[in-house]
Amino acid sequence: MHSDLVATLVRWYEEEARELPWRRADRTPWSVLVSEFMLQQTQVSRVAPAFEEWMRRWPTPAALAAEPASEAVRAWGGLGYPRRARWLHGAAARIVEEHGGEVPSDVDALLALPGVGPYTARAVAAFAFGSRVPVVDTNTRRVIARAVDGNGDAAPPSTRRDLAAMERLLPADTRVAQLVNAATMELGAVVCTARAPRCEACPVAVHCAWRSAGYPAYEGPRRRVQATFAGSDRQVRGIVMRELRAAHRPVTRGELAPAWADAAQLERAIDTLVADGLAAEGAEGLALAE
DNA sequence: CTCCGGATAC
DNA sequence: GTATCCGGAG
Repeated sequence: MHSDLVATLVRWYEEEARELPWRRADRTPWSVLVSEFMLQQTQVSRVAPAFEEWMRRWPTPAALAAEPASEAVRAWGGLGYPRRARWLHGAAARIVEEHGGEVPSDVDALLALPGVGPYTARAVAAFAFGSRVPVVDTNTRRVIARAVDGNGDAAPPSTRRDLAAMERLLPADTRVAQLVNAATMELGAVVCTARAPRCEACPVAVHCAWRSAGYPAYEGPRRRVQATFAGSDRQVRGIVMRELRAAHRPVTRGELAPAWADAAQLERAIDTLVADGLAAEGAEGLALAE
């Protein structure tokens, strides 16, 4: 159906793919899992250094599981969404307990791990184990919407529909299917970007349905926009977490007060961090939860 | 009562 | 991206 598009895309990927730490030949299922956790909602440039450091310190699930979760959260640094660090630690523990220390290759087994959802489970199955399963992230969605369907790309995501769409693009050959998944994401990340697509440099421009249709704008239900970060509870939580990581001793709420002017919002942020199991409050104050 | 798709919140 | 909540669907 779209064999020319797909073949061209794969050829481009094999020539032009970025050299990223988690794509090296020495990668393991564990390193793939770690990178995918870090890449959830976080840009490549920010993940790379943290990934290297993490793998140096915890080269296996067992190594991570042997340490308290608080160490994982501390090492997570400023990557954001720190609950991912706890999930990754929890996943490592489960891998040790239930899978003999080996990352499972089965999508369903992966889905059972904390912090592993539809995207990550399939990404690990495909990129770590070479399974022929569709992998769909936001980049894939955009590329398919444009190049295949000829639409602008403000449509709300639909996991069911997008997985089916990707499935249809995958060739029978397992190895090539893996490349198609990776290449589609890569194109969306570096060429077919959301705001300013570089169509003049696109390797599959001649096969692009969006281009041949004259780049029509998307008409239909608009996707909701993400809340601004500045001043948000998310920002305040991030500030509190930074303080707790830096302090290797319990910190009182009073000591945290200077970190944020709005006292009520600060209290709320602290409360939610405790509720989320990221921070723990004892008699001496707050600390990273173990 | 399980299975979505939508809406949030991080 | 993932988890969680929630109302409608089967």
